[in-house]
Amino acid sequence: MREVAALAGVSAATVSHVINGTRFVSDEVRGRVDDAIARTGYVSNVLARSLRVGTTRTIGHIVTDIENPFFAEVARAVQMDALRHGYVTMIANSDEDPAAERLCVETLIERRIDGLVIAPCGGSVNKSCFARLVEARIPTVLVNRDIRGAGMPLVTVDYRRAGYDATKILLDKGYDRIGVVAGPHAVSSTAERLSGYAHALQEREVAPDANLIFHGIGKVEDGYNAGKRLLRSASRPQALLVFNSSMMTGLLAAMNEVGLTTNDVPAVVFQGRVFDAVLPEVWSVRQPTEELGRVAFDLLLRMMRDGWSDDGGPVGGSRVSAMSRITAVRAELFDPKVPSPDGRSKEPVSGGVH
Amino acid sequence: MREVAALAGVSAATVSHVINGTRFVSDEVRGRVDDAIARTGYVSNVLARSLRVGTTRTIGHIVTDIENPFFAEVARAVQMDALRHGYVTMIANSDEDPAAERLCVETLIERRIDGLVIAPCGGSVNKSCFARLVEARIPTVLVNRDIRGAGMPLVTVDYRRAGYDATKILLDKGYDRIGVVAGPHAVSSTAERLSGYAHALQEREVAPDANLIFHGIGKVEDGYNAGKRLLRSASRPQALLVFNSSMMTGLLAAMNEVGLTTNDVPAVVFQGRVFDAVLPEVWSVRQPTEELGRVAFDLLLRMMRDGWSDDGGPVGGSRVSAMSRITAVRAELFDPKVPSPDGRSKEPVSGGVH
DNA sequence: CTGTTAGCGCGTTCAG
DNA sequence: CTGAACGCGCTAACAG
Repeated sequence: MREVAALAGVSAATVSHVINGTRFVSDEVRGRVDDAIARTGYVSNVLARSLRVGTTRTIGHIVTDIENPFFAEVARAVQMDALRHGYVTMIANSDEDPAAERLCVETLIERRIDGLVIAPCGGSVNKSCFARLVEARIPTVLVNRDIRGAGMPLVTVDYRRAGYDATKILLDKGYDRIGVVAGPHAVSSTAERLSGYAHALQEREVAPDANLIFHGIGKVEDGYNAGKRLLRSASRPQALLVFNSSMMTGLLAAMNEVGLTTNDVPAVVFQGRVFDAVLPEVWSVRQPTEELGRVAFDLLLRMMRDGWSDDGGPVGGSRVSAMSRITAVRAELFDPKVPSPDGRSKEPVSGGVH
Repeated sequence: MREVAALAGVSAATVSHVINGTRFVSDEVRGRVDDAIARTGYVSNVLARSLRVGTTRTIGHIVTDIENPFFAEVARAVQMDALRHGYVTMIANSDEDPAAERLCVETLIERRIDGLVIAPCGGSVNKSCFARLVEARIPTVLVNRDIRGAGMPLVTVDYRRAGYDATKILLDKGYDRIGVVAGPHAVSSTAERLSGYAHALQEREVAPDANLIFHGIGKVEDGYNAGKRLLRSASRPQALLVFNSSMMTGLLAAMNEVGLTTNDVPAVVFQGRVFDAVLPEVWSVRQPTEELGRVAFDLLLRMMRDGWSDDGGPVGGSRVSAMSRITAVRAELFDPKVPSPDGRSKEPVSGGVH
């Protein structure tokens, strides 16, 4: 910067003002400065600026598994939207492990992020670490999973309704014994989908059966194990609800082994777009990941701009005073029976282990 | 920091040395400092440190599509390995768009990254932007795709061999007319796989047919369009080589529409683990993504540590003098005919549109 | 063994 | 309309 200033025959202050447009500079001087910048290939030091200004224009984004297409899509949306607004995103993986999550949060706080979008891992193990976030006054929004008592805004899918609707699809087709390949107990999205499932059963006066529910952490092996357990039993389910596509993959491998197809055991898969176009009697529920990410970032942006009230959510004048802590988006159903280029129909359902 | 120093009754310098272990501090003083740090909740300002030290312990990672499982897996490996070594990763999406790629690179340079791992987008459009990287002396390693004349080290899969082996699987089963659902012309991994394909055909004295090759950019729609074009023609291929799993999904939708299954048209899919366990007559070639990411970061780490020679690759004493610019890893074949929990066999092939 | 000083590169008063 | 001086928080060189 000094170099540029010298070359343009002005002071460093003027260079700064030219760059930031922060006060009037005569056209002639501005010209000389711009020229010098171009000639020097000067790029202003963001570190020094951040140090001075106290803001990094960097946000953090912690997910439990970037390899999960669901989170990959959310991450992509967050990242793109952030970039459009001049923010850079640091994506980190917690791997569904509280210790790793803590490390991620610490690291990001240390890096002085301006805000955080996080899909927390199950349980409320990491209370202290979330406490540090509020203590450091770092605006934070939760995506997809709630944390009881964290007092942070949440952007999510209406999973209870999604679970309800998905179950009803199968009930309407005449299946009563519906098995579930679910995610971890402690994760709110799992709990809510199960609650919707239970509600749908109850409406039809179908007695719930705990043996029909399998909990995994969402990996391929979990689906395989679920298949081995659920399909082998004497009274095997007539149909299945599968909470993500990785587990569906494992499930299909298990079905292969015992000589079953989805004609024998129809299924509804959350975020299972890969399957619904290809396999008979398979439907999928799509969560609008792009919207989830975008909404989350926009909320964060408002919090970063307008400040942050401790009861969660952006503080503000009357304009946003009625905002609830939870923003939920709806999901859609893909029906393979009406094939189209991407194998989906327009028939909407609501919301979709993530 | 001053606060901590005051509380402990020492100077700022001592606090710094306690934190960094950069010179001997008496146990008593160290105790007082640690105590003050704990009491204050002080977290040292990485920005100021970076400004002083000239290094950010941050690396960039640019991929063409984070939603592509292949890149997600590579990114994860890079990120995890980097974290283990105290580096934070900024992941950015170029979206297969040279302009976006340029923006990513500029942004990351501005952020003063210490190094970069990049899967460049096709073509050599962005020469100038890569020039800026060498100009700024930012160690860079390419993953998965080469750039002619960039003089940067490349970590990749042996795609030529992978293409050759994948083709031979089908030839050995007696199929001569093999269609290809490929990636963009300009991408080296596509070109190399096609070269392996051509080589395998030539060995069997099968005449190549340009009408059998379809180029897409790797999306679901591309696979669908490929299916419409290749399968509808009078002389349709007996079998298919599909360059990634998204295109396979689209292809299957197209097959569905025309009433074909993979029994009619067998296929080998690159990185198609989702399919091989589930569909008959489908094999997949897996690229070792985790290894790719790890090897790339390790190489980058050496470059950041030991300096960087202009002919590409880390400079060094005799120890690494014989290192070639290209590091290639081998891929494996998954055979669904020997099902196991994750539906793979041990039969290896070598290395998948990315 | 520890304290003092100077400067990394910027943005921002305050004088002119 | 522009320049000089200060400080953001930290580390490295030097002094004791």
